[in-house]
Amino acid sequence: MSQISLTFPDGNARDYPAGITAAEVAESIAPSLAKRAISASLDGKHIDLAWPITSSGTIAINTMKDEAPALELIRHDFAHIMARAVQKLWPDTKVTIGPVRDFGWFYDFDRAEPFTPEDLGAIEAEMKWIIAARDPVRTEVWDRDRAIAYYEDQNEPFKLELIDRIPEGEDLRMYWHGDWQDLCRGPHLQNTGQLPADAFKLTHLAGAYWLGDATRPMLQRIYGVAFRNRDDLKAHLTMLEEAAKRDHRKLGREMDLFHMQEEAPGQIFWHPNGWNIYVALQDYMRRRQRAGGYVEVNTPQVVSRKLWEESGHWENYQDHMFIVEVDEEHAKTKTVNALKPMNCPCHVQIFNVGLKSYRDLPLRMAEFGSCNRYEPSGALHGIMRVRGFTQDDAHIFCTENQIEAETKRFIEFLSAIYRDLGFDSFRVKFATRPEHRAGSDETWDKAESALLSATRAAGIEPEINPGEGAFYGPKLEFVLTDAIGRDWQCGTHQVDFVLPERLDASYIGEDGAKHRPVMLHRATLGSFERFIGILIENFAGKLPLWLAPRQVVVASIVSDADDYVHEIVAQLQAKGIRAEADTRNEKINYKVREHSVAKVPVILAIGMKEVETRTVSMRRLDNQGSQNLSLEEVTNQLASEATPPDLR
RNA sequence: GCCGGUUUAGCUCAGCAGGUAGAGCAGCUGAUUUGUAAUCAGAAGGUCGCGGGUUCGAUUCCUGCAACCGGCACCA
Repeated sequence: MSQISLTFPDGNARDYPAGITAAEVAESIAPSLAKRAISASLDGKHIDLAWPITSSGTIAINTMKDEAPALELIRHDFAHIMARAVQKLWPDTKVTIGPVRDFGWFYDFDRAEPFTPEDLGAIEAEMKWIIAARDPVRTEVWDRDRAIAYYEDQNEPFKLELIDRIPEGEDLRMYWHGDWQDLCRGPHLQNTGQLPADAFKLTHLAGAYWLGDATRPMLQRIYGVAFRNRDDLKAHLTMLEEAAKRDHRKLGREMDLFHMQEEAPGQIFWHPNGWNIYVALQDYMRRRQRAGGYVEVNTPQVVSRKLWEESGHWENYQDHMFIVEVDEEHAKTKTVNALKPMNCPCHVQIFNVGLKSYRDLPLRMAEFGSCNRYEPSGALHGIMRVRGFTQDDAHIFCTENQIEAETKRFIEFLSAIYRDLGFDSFRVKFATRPEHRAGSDETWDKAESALLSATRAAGIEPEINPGEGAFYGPKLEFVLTDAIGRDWQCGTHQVDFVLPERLDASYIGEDGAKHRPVMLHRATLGSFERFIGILIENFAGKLPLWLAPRQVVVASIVSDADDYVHEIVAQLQAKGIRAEADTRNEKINYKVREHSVAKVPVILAIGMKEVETRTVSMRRLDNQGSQNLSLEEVTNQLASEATPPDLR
């Protein structure tokens, strides 16, 4: 048998016969290591201790101390033993797939009877028995026919379909946890007793389409989380509890920002407090856009179906548009309109009025555009995914060779704004051509390569999001996460060669001939609604002073201080600060607590001492203790702090 | 839209197996003038999400719908 050479993390290399397993390699180093070994990394690839190694490379033996491989194995083995437990309890259940994910795993099952939340306890108990049994894990490579025959015999149709999707010639690897078997890439641990019985929890049930395809059957998914030890699990559960306190829906109620109700699902009733945030943010964006070379426009809400047919949106999104039909008494035909679901076709209408010259380009046309989309009921989520929203939208009409500079310019524009709003880092995804699209392949080639190279020119290497582009062009997605780690697309930047063609936009070039402009669709915040939701969660409601809905409460300690309280409020308001008086007949402790719970950043407590010395006692949110300052000082300090970042 | 769950006072939640509902906080009234995260007392507050059915009787059981929550699918 031929020899291979394996290099260890310390740089030493040793020769072994080809086909040796990682377990044997560990044994050759030290029996104690072999005992603790759980898997190995071969040239960076995570491999099972039981797999034969056939070629030279660098190898590291993993133990439970190596967090990443340990967690991957633990979670993956948990997925298997959960499936085993489920089939033990309900033998008619069909298994499908069960990948590792986030802090745990999920496994999708097909079963006529739905699982109930109570079932989770029974499954957990069964899993603990499997762990206690310390059943060995073993693995074999099977040929396709044998695997197919096996699953036909077991009546596991989903596994058969999976095999069908594995390319010919690729190994089919089988794993057994005790006598329970699954088709699986591996790697895995060596026995079920290695799993920490006190460090896992089945968290929730959900429906999920087979293969993520809405035309395929809906399966039942069970999610679990697992860690290396009980403390890590507890820390994770505590983290989730803390995150739930930052939920914008909860804070929206507690801070009296907005509400939603059954009569207008997916639409927001902004209360005075919430609207303060909205307006502060919009004022800021308006100034930023002016400084950034945009012109602002405004376009109609109710627009004839004709325009949406021309743009292609009718064909693609009709079912998701609010249709407005008007029966005019004397009209022969009923007119069909749609509430504007997006602004681009309207902006092209403005562009198309009069002749445009190459000298007008790039023309950056911005609108705080109110849009309405009939989103599927299941998609709605607080103020993050709604049916009525306002985009900070703009379309840049430019030439092909301006794409790169404009893209770079926008990325810088967005980065500066995100930094001001507390997001120093964010994810950027590059979404490529979808299956269902407008425009030729050549156009798409051009648009994708222009956008990608411009992004790289701005110093960003985006994650690729294949097939997720808009129907008219590829897009960059700027993604932020909410309190519990869900991703939300906020900013976007899209290259579009299709709409200018469809809506016949043109400009006169240097050569005196008509040319098609390119359209760049871009939004910085995305929508005010979603972005405010993200802001609330990221700051846990404690927004920076310039965005805080209620900035200062001036609270009296005794009613003899009321006059001075009102004087302070007036002086702060004169400086543009959102200040209010609290002269209710309550103890100062009560007032401090109430306004702290409401996340008011600054409380000024006023008693007779302050009245006599013309000072104020300033208390910051989450800061016990207070500071005694002159009225002048406090006014100036707060006024400067409440100045939006772009005006400082 | 799909799967599962939930819906009781302004908010957070009780309400065992069908006999027209309770608490805390908030709000209201009164007392209290108070020094940095809840002062005391009193009165009041609900067509139990909406519609249909079963029943002598439904908040409770069945059913349809709606909204919301967790996922999936969707996201111009």
